[in-house]
Amino acid sequence: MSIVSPQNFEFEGTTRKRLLHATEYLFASHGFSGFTMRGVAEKANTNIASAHYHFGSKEAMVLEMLRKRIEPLNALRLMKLEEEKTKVGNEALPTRVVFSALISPIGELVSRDSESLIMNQLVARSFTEPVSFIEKMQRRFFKQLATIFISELKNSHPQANEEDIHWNFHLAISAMLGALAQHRRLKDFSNGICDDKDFKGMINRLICFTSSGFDAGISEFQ
Amino acid sequence: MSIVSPQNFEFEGTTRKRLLHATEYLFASHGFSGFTMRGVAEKANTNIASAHYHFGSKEAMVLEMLRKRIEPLNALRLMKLEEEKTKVGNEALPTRVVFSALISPIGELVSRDSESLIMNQLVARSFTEPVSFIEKMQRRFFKQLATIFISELKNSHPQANEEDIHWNFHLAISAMLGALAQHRRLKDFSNGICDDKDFKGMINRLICFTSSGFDAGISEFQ
DNA sequence: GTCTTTCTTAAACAATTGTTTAAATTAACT
DNA sequence: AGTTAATTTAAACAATTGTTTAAGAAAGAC
Repeated sequence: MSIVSPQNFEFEGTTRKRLLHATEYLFASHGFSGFTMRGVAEKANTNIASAHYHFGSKEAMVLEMLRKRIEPLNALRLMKLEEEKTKVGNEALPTRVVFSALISPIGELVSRDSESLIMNQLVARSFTEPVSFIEKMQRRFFKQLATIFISELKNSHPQANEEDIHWNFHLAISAMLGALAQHRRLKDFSNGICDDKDFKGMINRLICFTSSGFDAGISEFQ
Repeated sequence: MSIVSPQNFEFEGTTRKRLLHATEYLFASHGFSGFTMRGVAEKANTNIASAHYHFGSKEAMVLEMLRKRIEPLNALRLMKLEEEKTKVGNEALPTRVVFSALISPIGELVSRDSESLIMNQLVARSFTEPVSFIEKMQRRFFKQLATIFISELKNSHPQANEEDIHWNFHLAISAMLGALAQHRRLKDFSNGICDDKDFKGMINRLICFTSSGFDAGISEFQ
């Protein structure tokens, strides 16, 4: 169960679902301009024209696929955050709890549906895509979420200046996305010592790494 | 001076240099399959065929461009590390010093030659490229460097287990590359409060963030 | 049954891709 | 000067790209 494994099996379900499924895998491993409509159609066991029939264009197909994956993840993140906030009442949340609400839902969705493994590489990759509409779309999808989490971090660090908060949040997000997108490097550089398939471990380590790095960056520049 | 700004000016020097220069900008902002030989030729103010005359293929041209940028950076990193090691003699290096040797050369090359700004986004992007030869090439370029730095971190943390070292080194690299590649997000999410052009600041924050995150990850799992 | 809508398919479209050819130009050297 | 090598260029190459067309099949409604 690698995060992105070569898919030799056939996708199931309606043509539309098979197309979205195939889009997911190909986009995640090749990027927007690195995969072709013909490749998607072949993997989904259907025709090129049917992809255009169902989605209109390559762009629209990718956007729809991203939307379906990202929306539930962000909803879970916000739910987690609200849960933690009601737990502590008026108190501020510890940094670690905020980042846990942001990161742990990734692992939870994966244990519910192992196919969402691919999503992480997918989201991470789309953050490095240059295609302008994807950038815009990501701002639409993530900016609101980021604003909420950043304001929560401001609550947790009332004495910190805003610039530090934003900078270190940025570094934390970079670590998260980078770790998800480049998991293969772990195996390569560790000569097989580390198991890049250990998803739970990665999530826990990420939460520890980002919250500690964040706090250090805040206190250091005060 | 944005890390990747749209290039309206003309490149200078020999045709070969102009081509490499143009390749740099286009690869950094569009990725391997996202830019075209015609686009490179136009930006370099020459013909498509001359690009093939000088380099043979698109692949070879990108590889040559990467090599020219990465080799001096890695040399500077190793020099810095050796400097610090001779300073302390037989003592182990603090985590922060190790990461400083890894990260600060990026900033130093930029202040020497502002054009190497682009390189960071370039290296970061090539880490998410799926093209197989690029993956191989990066292993060739970075694996040796990584091994050296990892063994230095082992010296600094003799009681830590190897798995933790590798995992947290991986997360640190992810943060570094992600921050370099996705600097635009900082400006977007901070509503312009943070200056993504503040390169020195980014380097310093990165060193602090990664070394703190690394140490936390090591001690936590002991 | 017939009609209508939904879906699938093969074929073609125009545009673009990396690459090659062969002729023209420039530079270097004797 | 003349000869050779190095470089540039326009044009064409075959392959591939996203997209469209138009005909056909499948399914459901009446």
